[in-house]
Amino acid sequence: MRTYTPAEAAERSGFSVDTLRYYEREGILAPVARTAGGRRTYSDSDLSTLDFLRCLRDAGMPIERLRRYGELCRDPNTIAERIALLREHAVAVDNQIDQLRRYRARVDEKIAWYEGSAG
Amino acid sequence: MRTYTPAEAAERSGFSVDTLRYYEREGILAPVARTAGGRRTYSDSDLSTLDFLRCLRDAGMPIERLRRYGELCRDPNTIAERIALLREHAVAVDNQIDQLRRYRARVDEKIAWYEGSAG
DNA sequence: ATTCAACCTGGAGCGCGCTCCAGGTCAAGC
DNA sequence: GCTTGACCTGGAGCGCGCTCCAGGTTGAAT
Repeated sequence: MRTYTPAEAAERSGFSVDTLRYYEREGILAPVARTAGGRRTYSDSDLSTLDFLRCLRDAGMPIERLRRYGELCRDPNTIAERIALLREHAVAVDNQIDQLRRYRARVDEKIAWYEGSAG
Repeated sequence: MRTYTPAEAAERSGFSVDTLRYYEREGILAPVARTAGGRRTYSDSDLSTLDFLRCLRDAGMPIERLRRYGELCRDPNTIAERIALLREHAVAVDNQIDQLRRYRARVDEKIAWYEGSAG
């Protein structure tokens, strides 16, 4: 149950300190606890949230959807909506994977063609 | 061996007319033939180039690499370099696919967890 | 007590990849 | 001949997702 400074949170989450502040400002991350002096103290729970947000982000979820997910996570009566949002994103990821495979195949064809015509 | 107006080229390639001009300005696409009056006339060859560029672009190749590929295509003695560039990109696409699969798995886990804890 | 790095805020700036605009030209149809 | 819409150029502007900055505060170490 220890806490983390912004620099530690940045290192562990892979987001920059600036991005952590930005996510909080944007309402993606819930307001983080503070010391008496006003410094942020990230909890283990904040870090695991950030870890999953990073996964969603890197999987191409736009900021706006990320914010929506963050909002839902602050209301305990939204499990169904969260599942729906994640399912939707899973479909988007599947489509992206399929697309990439097709592109990948075309690149291979092109390489083969170059090798045939000049190699 | 017919030619296409900018509007037709845009429709067939899926790029906007503005983007076609932009790609030409940026040296991604070789200078397109013109009518006496200065209007662009895209050839079938331009269109097939655009089609492949679209594939590369949608597969995440940044503009800078796209330009490099475009440049190489204007010099007939660069087949080996083109192959190298495409191979490199193929690896990048493979990595992206792997990453996406991992993210996809985590999203599934999260969904399962939500369903277990609330559904 | 002093230093100094890490932190704070609000707001401006940036890089990418287009996209749009002003002001003018060209050419098909009437 | 005139209209009209697609086209031309150079350059400004935009949306996203951060990233950086100025100017000030905090607090651990010396």
